[in-house]
Amino acid sequence: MNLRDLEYICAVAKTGHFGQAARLCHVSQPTLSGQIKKLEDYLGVTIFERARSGAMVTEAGREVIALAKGILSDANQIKSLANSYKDPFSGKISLGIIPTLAPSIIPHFVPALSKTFSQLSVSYEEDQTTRLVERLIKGELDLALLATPPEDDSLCHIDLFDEPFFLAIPKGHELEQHDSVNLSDIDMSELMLLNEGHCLRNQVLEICNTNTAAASQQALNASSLETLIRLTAAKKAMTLIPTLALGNIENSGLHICKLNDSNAFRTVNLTYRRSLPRDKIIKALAGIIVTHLPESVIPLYRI
Amino acid sequence: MNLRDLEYICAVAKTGHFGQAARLCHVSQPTLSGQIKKLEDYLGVTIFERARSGAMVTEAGREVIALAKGILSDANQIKSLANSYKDPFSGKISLGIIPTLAPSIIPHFVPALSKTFSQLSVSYEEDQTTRLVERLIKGELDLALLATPPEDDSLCHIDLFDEPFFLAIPKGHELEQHDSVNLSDIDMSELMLLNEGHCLRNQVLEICNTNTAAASQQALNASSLETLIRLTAAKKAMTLIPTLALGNIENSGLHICKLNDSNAFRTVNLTYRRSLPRDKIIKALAGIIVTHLPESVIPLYRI
DNA sequence: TCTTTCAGATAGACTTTATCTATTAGTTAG
DNA sequence: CTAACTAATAGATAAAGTCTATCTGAAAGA
Repeated sequence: MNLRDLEYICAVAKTGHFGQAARLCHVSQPTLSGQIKKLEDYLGVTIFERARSGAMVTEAGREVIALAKGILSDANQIKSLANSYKDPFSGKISLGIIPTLAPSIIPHFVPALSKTFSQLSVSYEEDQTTRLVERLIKGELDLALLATPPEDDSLCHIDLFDEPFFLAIPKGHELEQHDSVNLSDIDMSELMLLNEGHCLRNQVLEICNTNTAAASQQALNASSLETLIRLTAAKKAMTLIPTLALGNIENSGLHICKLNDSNAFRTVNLTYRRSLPRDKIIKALAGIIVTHLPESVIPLYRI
Repeated sequence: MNLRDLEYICAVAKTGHFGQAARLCHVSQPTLSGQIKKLEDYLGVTIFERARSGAMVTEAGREVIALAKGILSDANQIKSLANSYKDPFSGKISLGIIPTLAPSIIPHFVPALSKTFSQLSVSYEEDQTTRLVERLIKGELDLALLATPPEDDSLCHIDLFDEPFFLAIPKGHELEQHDSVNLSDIDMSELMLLNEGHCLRNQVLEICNTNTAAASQQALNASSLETLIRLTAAKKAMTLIPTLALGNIENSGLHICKLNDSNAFRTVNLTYRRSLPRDKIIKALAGIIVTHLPESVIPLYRI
């Protein structure tokens, strides 16, 4: 059985005439007759009663044709469905973002993204790097904004921008006088960190060239950047804040210091499965993100 | 697009693996890969994301496969539907019967027919010969029990049985004394007829070798055999009754006389389109009818 | 680092199927 | 009885689908 054969029998049912049906299907009459005969042999039933006045649909044929029409309609739906997906900037795509970046980066690029690709439905998932990577590999996610280059070979990434860290200190702290602060000036025991699992924690530890042991042993681990800021202010401690999150500092009672260290930044990238067949959308998304960021970050991706 | 291609993509969706899917479809892996690639090219969308770990269904692929499953299920339904029709004694068939025969013949063969072919759904249509013939030709009916051989070349018939006519006369009529009556003994002006359109009317006129003018000029035309009998009794007239309808005479106040004429019968046949592709069922039906008739008719069809 | 293994893609030969033109058979209409 | 029409048949041709063998590229093991 074949979709074309179903078209043939529907055409004959419509015209009641093998020759006209053949013209309708753009084939010769023997072709159509032969194929219908073959279909009838395959099914073991006579679909048309051939008479001089034309073809009449048999009882069995009536039911076969009713089903055939449904099948052809569904087949057309597949084609038109595919057409709607042909536009690479349509359909659904899922984007994971790490928690220390999500709230601060979303306002910048999401309005532009929605506007540019109105046919694209993006779902956003906030989770920690390891979980996002797992879900990317599984295929549960298509893309992710991470601050650590993925190690899995099935994944690849585009570096989007460098995001410098700033030092947040309690207002009135002696370091407040400095234009910029050296890392060596910081008392590691006063440093607040996010709890384990956040890549920001490891990045900060690395930048400060220290380890958890040397850093605050107090129960000062915060589970979100927002909490970290509040906790830091309350405890009169200090912490490192990525550029895009600086907006959260206002009215927190913390003062922002520039860091006098060329390594005090993290690189945000767009990670995706190497096999993801939507390279156009990946590049377009990278472009939209970097062109809608404030000048305080250092763009790495050129359109 | 092709039903086989849809099977291929459904198999890959199920196994997540081109090779396994190929085994499932009993084809080689290159065949399956190639056909899927062609389908993807035709549709213009990527259905599977090929990765080392296997094949993942894309967003577009998800919807395509959902439709494909429906199509394949419908296609299977066509096949099983056809299988149920392969039994020539299943499905639907329509049988027209002339009004002067329908009520008297139906009780004889219908119970046996239903019992023998329980999978066959027969619809019965009572109408006059000309209408039945029209509907046979149009394909609205499949078969008909007629008492006149069809003249249309697209129709053919099987003679089933000869049905003798009897004379019905008022009780106490002088002819009641006779064992059998000669046609010449009948006063044509006393003869009651069915109204125009009934073949029985013409048959009676022919047997009696007369015409409407010679027969009763009174408004004595009845529209059904039952009415004819009641009217004949009430008017103290007489009429010819076909054998199978004799049961209606009881309690009507009429007396039945045998006719002493070798031409006083009508031949009942099974008429159908020459092109009707159900010869087995036609012969079976003819056989069932003749074997379930009373001995008072003369069977013509031998199984 | 090199080999092995695995999944899928590619190439070329081969087979099957579909299609065409030309013709035939059988009806219907004039 | 012929002309016109419809569907079936025959044989050649074109277009698929399929196979085996091979290749590529990535991942796992030694």
